[in-house]
Amino acid sequence: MSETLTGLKRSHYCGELRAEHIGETITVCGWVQKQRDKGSLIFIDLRDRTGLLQLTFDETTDRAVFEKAKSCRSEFVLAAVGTVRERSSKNPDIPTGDVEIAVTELRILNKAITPAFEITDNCKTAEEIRLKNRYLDLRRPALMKNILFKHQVMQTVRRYFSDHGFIEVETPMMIKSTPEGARDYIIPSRVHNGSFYALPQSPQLYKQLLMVAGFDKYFQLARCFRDEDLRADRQPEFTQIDVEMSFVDMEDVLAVGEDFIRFLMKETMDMDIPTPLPRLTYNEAMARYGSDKPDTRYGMELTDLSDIAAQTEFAVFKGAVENGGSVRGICLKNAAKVYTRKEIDKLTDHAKGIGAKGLAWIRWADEKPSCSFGKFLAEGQLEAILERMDAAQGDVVLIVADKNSVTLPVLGALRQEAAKRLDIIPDTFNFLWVVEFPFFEYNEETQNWDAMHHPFTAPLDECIPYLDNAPEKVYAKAYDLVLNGIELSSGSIRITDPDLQEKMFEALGFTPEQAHEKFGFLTDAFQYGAPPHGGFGIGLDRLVMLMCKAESLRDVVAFPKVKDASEPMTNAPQPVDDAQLAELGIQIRNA
RNA sequence: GGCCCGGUAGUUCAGCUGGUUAGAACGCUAGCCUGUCACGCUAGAGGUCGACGGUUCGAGCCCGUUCCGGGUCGCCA
Repeated sequence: MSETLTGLKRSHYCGELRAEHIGETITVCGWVQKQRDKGSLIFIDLRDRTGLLQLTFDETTDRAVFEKAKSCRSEFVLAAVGTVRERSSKNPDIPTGDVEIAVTELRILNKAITPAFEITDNCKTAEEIRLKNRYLDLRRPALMKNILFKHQVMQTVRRYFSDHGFIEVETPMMIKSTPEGARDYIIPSRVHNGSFYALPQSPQLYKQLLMVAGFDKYFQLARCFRDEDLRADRQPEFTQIDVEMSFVDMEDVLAVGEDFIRFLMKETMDMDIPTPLPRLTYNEAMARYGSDKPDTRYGMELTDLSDIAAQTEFAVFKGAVENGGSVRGICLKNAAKVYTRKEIDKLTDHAKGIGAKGLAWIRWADEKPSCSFGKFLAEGQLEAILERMDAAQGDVVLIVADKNSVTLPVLGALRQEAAKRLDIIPDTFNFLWVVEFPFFEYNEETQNWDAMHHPFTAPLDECIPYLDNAPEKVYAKAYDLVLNGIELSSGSIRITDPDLQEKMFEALGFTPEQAHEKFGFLTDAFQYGAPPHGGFGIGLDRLVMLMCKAESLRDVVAFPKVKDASEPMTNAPQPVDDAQLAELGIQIRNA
């Protein structure tokens, strides 16, 4: 039978008691971490969100309290009243290790059955089992700490933007579906059978309308939803630090973004991030790192070998260059020991898995380098390549020859893979902006130019003349914030000129009717005086994940979804009653 | 959807070339113990080896199918 708390009131959290409290009578509440029964002396480690505290029970003081303590098991919920006293043998491993509580009154507020896994940080239990019992998993100090830290980040976000004149406005969760980009989650309408709301992929259009309305500076910790497959760094619902501001150009927005990052890192981690943040153009990022979200914590940059390769008799190299592609390589310093022939073969498979036709390599382990394409090389060509790659004995050089849309990303992926494997990535926070994104992206399937960003992103002023006839020459006023190889944020200056917007829709292959059907509410609004505006949305969960050095978003989201987008604790999603479906006018087609 | 890896006690794992009654650690239960804090000691309970089918005298182990989980690619304006 559970006891009540009546008459008791918590005076302290477990983790806050120190030597200075010695002599005080206090009341603490929490869960039993561990009960150690020594016969006529019992210790209980009591845990709450702040930490552990040792309770002691002595048979000679109060028999009834002692018997109660004897019956305590892991995860029982207790309230204990007692005196803080110095420990005779201290525990330097925990912050409260100098003191203990001599308990005079104990209440078992609730019992607990044995959990499927122990509530400790070094528990190796499969994540699936922990997620099914997430309320227990969250009791683990490491996870608890992440969620508490995220709270701190969220409060700092609110403080920063509010103090800088930004207004937090909630935008709707039930909106019109605009199925470009990611897939929408849709919600059926009961009142309008056959019609659907969508959950927002971002508050993009609403925040632009807030600019038209004159709010001038807006922010929101916005919940966003995307019905796409999950990854360790991708959840179907996530939170964005969403920001938009009026009467600004790109430099103004970047200045706010980086000042916010500087402030946040200082406040929450006491870390100094120098501003302005480094910038790379998209083309530079691709050429040097093979990625539009480069991890700049280490070197191993891509090197162009096209000119040398074109002179060899190696058909793969010559062909790639002749067809407008390139031959590029990365040099893995001191990697010859780790990357044996067998390991390089594995890398080759990996490269093939992500689109390369193969991988050429030079492994310089012994005095003479061994080269996968040596027989095609004339006198001096191997040396020329090694020199260009800045390779020395002990290194491994990986080379990909193909069109640039293969060469660059494949080497970028191999670079990241090898850096992890060789363990050369330092433990720092490298924030940077990637700017000057191409406006359009050629879609080989549809043979069309697609917008790389959303269709409201403004082109660079000097590129406007190319909109009609040279889409490949158009660059956007778009910018991504990148941290350690992960895209944290993307943002842009928006189009506010109705003529230009019309041109954009046209360039993207929308008829005026289609454009009006989909985005009319926005273009209509823009006819009533839209201020120039732009903004960004920073992925809060990803940012916190990196700040906590967590490996997965699941470690910073209280109740995350798993790979198949289900939620293991509640088993959502689930079928609903026929009656519910009937009301919504929905029939389920059986497969 | 493609590819890769995995599934044995509550948990984490071992299980040899296919061969007697499937083991260990932690956890759990009971008893003992006045300074433990990864407490210690003694005893005990606990298994549809993911499922189905096949090969075999014999399957945790081999084969096929399938289910579940993780990673990755596609996808994610």
